Amino acid sequence: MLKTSIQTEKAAVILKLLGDKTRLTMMKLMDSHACCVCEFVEIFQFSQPSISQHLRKLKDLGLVKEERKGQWIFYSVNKNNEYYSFIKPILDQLPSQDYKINELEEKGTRIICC
Amino acid sequence: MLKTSIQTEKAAVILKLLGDKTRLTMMKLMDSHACCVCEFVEIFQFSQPSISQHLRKLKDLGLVKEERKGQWIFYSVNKNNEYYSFIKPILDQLPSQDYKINELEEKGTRIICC
DNA sequence: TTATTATATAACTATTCGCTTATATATACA
DNA sequence: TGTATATATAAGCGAATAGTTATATAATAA
Repeated sequence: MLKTSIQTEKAAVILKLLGDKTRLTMMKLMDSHACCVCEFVEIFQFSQPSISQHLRKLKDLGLVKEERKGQWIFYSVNKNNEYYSFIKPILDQLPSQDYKINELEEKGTRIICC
Repeated sequence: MLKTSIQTEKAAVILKLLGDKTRLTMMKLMDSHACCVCEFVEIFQFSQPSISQHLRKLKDLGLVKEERKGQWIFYSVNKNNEYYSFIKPILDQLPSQDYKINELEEKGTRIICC
C-alpha cells in the first residue's frame, strides 16, 4: 500500500537533505544506477571526503544503501526505505542525469565491477 | 500541459526552502487557507519578524502570493507559479494542518477579513 | 491629527553547513 | 608481506541560516 502521509518534521529533514544540488543530483543518479564514491568525485569535481560526507548523510536517513564489491562501495537509492514513496515523485520530476554516466563511460572512468 | 521537468538547481533551491519545518508547515497551511502574518505568529510562537522573513523567502521564489486586505496581508500558495506542479505532490503527502486553523478559531484569533 | 495595529526591514548572533586537508581503515595485488 | 587504491573519519574554516531585538512603514480608529 502506498504511504500517503509522512510526519512533517521528518519530511522537512528529508527535503533539507535533498535541497542541495550535489545531493539531489546524486540521488537522481542513484535512483537508476549504483555508483561508487570515486565516480561521484569524477562527476562533481569535489574532494573525496566531501562526496563521502554527502553519502553519509543520505545513508544516515536510510535514503541510500551501500554494497561493497571488492575495493569499491556502490551506493544506490534504497527503494525499500519507508520514505521512498515520498521522494520518488520528486526525483521523477528532475531531468535525467544519465548523460553524466555516459560521460564517465566515454572517458573510461566508469566503474563496472564483477 | 503538466510540467514534468525542472532545472536541478532550481529544484534544489525550492527543496531547501521547503526543508524547514516552519516553512513547510506554512506552505501546507497556505495550500488550503490564506493566512496573515499574525496568525502564523500565533501558531508557531516565533517573533513577527521571523515569520515575515520566512514569508519573504517563499515570496521571493514566487511560491506564495500576498493580498492586502485592510490592515492585514494575506498570504497563500501561488498556484499559478510555474513550480507549483513540482511542490504540489510534496504538500499532498504531508499531514493536514487544518487543526491549527481550528485552534485559532476556538481561541478567537483567526482573522477573517471582509 | 495622534495612537494603535499589522507588517517589513536592518543589524546582530549562535548554529549549521559544505567544503577543505590530514589521517585512518580496508581491500587488492605484486 | 609491502604498496597502491578506495573509502571513512576528524578537525578546521568561511558562508549561510534562522532566530532575536530595534526600528521603519502603512493602514485603522479615536
